[in-house]
Amino acid sequence: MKYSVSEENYLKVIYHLQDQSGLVSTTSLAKALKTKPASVTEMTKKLKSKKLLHYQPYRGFRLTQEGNKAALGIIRRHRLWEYFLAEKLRFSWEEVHELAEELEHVRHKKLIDRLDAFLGFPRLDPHGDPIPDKDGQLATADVICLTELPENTSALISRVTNQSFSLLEMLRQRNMKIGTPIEILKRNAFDESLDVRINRQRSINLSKTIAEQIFVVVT
Amino acid sequence: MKYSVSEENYLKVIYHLQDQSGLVSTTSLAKALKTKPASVTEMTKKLKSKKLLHYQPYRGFRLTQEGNKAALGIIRRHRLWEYFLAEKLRFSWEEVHELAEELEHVRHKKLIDRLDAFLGFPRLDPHGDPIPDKDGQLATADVICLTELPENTSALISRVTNQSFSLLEMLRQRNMKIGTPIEILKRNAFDESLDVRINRQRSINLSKTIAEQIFVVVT
DNA sequence: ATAAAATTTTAGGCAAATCTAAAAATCAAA
DNA sequence: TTTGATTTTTAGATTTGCCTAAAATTTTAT
Repeated sequence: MKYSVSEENYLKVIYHLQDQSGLVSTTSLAKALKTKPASVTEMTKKLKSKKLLHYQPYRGFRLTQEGNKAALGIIRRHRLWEYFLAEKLRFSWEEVHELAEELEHVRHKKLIDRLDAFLGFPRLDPHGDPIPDKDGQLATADVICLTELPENTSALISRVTNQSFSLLEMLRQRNMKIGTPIEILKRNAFDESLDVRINRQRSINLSKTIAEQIFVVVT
Repeated sequence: MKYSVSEENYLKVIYHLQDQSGLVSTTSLAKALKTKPASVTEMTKKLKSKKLLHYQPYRGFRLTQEGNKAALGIIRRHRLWEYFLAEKLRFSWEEVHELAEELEHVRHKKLIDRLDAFLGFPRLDPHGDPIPDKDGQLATADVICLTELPENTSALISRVTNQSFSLLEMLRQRNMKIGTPIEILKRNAFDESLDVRINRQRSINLSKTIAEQIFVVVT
């Protein structure tokens, strides 16, 4: 029931990679964890023996139900701390991720549940990512990727799925945050970039790479 | 400047033991850290090489200025988190110590300074222990040990220097907390226990062992 | 279909922090 | 002041998580 910091990091990263692409490879995990493939092979062996992941040699990994539950617990802690850091300690959204990476490993059920209550049971973290509840339930919203939004349709930015400091800083400089109105004016075929209107005023251009990280709800 | 969790624990414990008895022995450190003397010898060797402690083989340890500064930083984090846990998350004073033991090792200067500001720059933690400020300064109050308080002199409980769960729970059950009025009615020569009046009403008996852990300010 | 390229695993090591058992140094008491 | 008890240190292992280099396997491209 209690896992080491290292094991927790593996579980969390596998959970995130899994979201995007069913099976997770040794190399992608190594890259995400900034470690070497050989180390991944060892640790995943251990996690398999603890029944936290399904693992076929030379094929890939997938979390078991048990592993999924553990990962959601870690993500709950991470996102609650992010919310605390942003709302109470006034950190910017590009700063909170790194700090929460450490706080998330303090794992006392009661502490986290009290923190949750203190914060008023928030459902979304500062990046718009859903916070699992006590029982690991995720609130799912009907968001679509900005790249899927039809032209001339009003929407609100609701989630940014990449925690990179430089992306978040860039968005903040452009006044784009969770809840900001956004609308696509034109799709540029050449580089697949988008001309968008922000806050019903400024019109700017977003590269495909950035647009892929932004999720919106149609209003 | 950045120390491992283990090194930090050594520094913190040495700081506390030093307070009571100038030089710290290998055995006492081992006991306090729940480890073996052999392990202490190794780690203290390392801390000495980092110039964090003065250390004479077979004699004992004492923190250097550098080591003292590091210890105060750790204690600052610990006590600020304790204050947070008690004031904001409503944990009882016997619960906060253990939780803060983990939170204290998240060491980002900015995080701690923001937390300090969020809490309103508290000067005392829930046990009445002073919280070092940004620069490691400790507010010193003119407290005396309850055992030194003259008879029939009004005082306020201002500090409890032992974090043991059972002591704190015991005090809470007797309605003794920081700020509670207290007065010695009688010293019992036989077992050195004290008859004291709490809150200007209830009169109870305190063993010498307990009285030694309680500090008061005369009013 | 097979050779080259890429991925994954194994083998053997390393560093940190711990342990036990035994040796060395110090202290204490007759 | 010498001997026995206590404390401290050394020596050698263990565990965790990582590493590099080399071997095994799978994939890809001709």
